[in-house]
Amino acid sequence: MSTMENTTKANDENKVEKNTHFIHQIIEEDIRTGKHEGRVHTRFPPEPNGYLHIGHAKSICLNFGTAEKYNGLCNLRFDDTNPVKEDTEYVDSIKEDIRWLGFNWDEREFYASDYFDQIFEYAIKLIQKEKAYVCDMTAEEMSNSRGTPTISGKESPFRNRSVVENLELFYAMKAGKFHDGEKTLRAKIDMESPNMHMRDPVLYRILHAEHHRTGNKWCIYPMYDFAHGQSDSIESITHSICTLEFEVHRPLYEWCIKELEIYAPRQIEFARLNLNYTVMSKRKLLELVKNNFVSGWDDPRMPTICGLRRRGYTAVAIRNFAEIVGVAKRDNVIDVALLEHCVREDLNKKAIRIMGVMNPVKVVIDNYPDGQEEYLDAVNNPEDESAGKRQIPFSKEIYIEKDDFMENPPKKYFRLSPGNEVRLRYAYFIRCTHIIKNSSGEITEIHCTYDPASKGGNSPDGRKVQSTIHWVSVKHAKTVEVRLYDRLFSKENPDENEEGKDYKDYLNPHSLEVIQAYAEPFVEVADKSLKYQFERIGYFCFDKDSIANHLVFNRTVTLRDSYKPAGK
RNA sequence: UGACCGAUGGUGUAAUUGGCAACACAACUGAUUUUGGUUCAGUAGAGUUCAGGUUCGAAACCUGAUCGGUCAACCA
Repeated sequence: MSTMENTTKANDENKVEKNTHFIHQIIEEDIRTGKHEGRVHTRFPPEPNGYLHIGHAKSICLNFGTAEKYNGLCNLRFDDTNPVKEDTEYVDSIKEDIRWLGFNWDEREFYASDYFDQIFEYAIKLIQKEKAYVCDMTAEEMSNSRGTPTISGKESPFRNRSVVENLELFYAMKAGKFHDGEKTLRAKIDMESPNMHMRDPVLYRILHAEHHRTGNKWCIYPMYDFAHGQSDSIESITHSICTLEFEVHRPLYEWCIKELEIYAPRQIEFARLNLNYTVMSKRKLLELVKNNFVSGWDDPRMPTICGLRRRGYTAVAIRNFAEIVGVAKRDNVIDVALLEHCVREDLNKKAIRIMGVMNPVKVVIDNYPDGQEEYLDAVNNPEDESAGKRQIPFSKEIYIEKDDFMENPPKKYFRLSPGNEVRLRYAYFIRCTHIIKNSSGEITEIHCTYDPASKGGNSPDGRKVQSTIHWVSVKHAKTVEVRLYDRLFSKENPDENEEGKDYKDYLNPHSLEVIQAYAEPFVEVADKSLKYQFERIGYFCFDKDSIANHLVFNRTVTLRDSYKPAGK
């Protein structure tokens, strides 16, 4: 019976259980009713004007994941309709990040700019249908006449130009006869609409700017609202999934499709991801980079995908996180602890265990022969036998963590203290006999005796110790740089600021601590592309700054620590 | 005050679509453990924003209120 249960359990664990949320319910209903002949086709549409962050990861997982789940397709489409903000640098980084997350778009890489000719024709059609007109108002005039959410707007004096005149002017706009801002093409909808986006929105604006893909072919560019739905339509997208702020755009999205009489995809909105102790807006992230609060977009403290990657996060962890947080329409703030849980879960299975001392204090084993050294067996990963074993050098003098010794230990302190015996992992039992301090009272040496019979970590007499601590042989220790990262902000919601302050005032001054640590010699031959756990400390990865004689480790996340000093 | 959207333990997401609120994270016990890790077992914590209504029965449906979000770029 227990065998049955185990089998069932194991099978369940292997399945990455996909949550069925409201979007999938809509899709399943569409499949059931035969809409789009049961086809499912999504798209991920980033604007190439910045780096992707964990919030985009959620959207990527949703769009690509949905396509996978329903045997459909997902297009990668760059929403590049604003040349002054966009650049190929960003399209490259976006592609790298999506690929790293493990999604594939094969031949389905698109650009809204690919459709500029078609979208221009759409505009012509609207003009011919008397549903669009060229407007001469300045941005300011237009803003003034638009009204407010509670006060309806006023119609443009150019609203009733003839089709012929509109056509003529629009072609002139395209031909570069006007300066930036001089004219726009506007939809003729309803200046009294309670929805601001329906008050004759701008469809095309004049921008004498070089586009990263179309060069100088165009000097007029479609607005988001006149490009997005049409692009979806052209690509036969079935479900156009976007974030909540586009909810009020949906009537316009649908208006364009309807007036153009083209294939109609369905726009569905969901709540974007928010994480506590960080900021997510592109503007703020950019500001952090520009003002050197962080080292760059891939600073391991950044919530960017490249930052998380450099920090040591795995794609599996992020995808799993995206799955766990779910998809809904209510505003949310996810606890970073959940993200951290997801990496730990993955890294626990993958990370090679190594020994390293971050904050050393020397231990001298008085009864260990001078000059002797030996190599002890250690398992590389207790969670994965196939990871194999390695040997660690041991000698008379070792470093242990300062935290692992207390001269006057509180009640439940199990580690080394005067008279107490502990196990050195994979080595011996040692007992503290005395300590040596310097003139200022700091402990400089801890003296111990070891039990030669306890080699490997077990005493033949069966006696137990309450604690096992890690160590590094002084003689064999390799000095490495370790970057201890912590959350970027010390406030849960840096955006919610008190008077006269802004999010930057809540930057955590201790978000990065760089230390020199001692590690076992194995680090010098370790595969730099793998993940590691410094035993009892946390998960780490090699930073790209590592060079032959200067290894650099980034702390991805600490291990969970259930030790609570008495009184706390 | 206009339109649209939302409201379920500390956090996030569920609830066979009207049948006595579940899962995960976080917290806390205990067991196991050569990582105070892992694993395992368990505890606590919401009666579903509020008020009415429909119903044998409401987290779900209706009405109203309250609170929160989004929208007034020639950004996306």
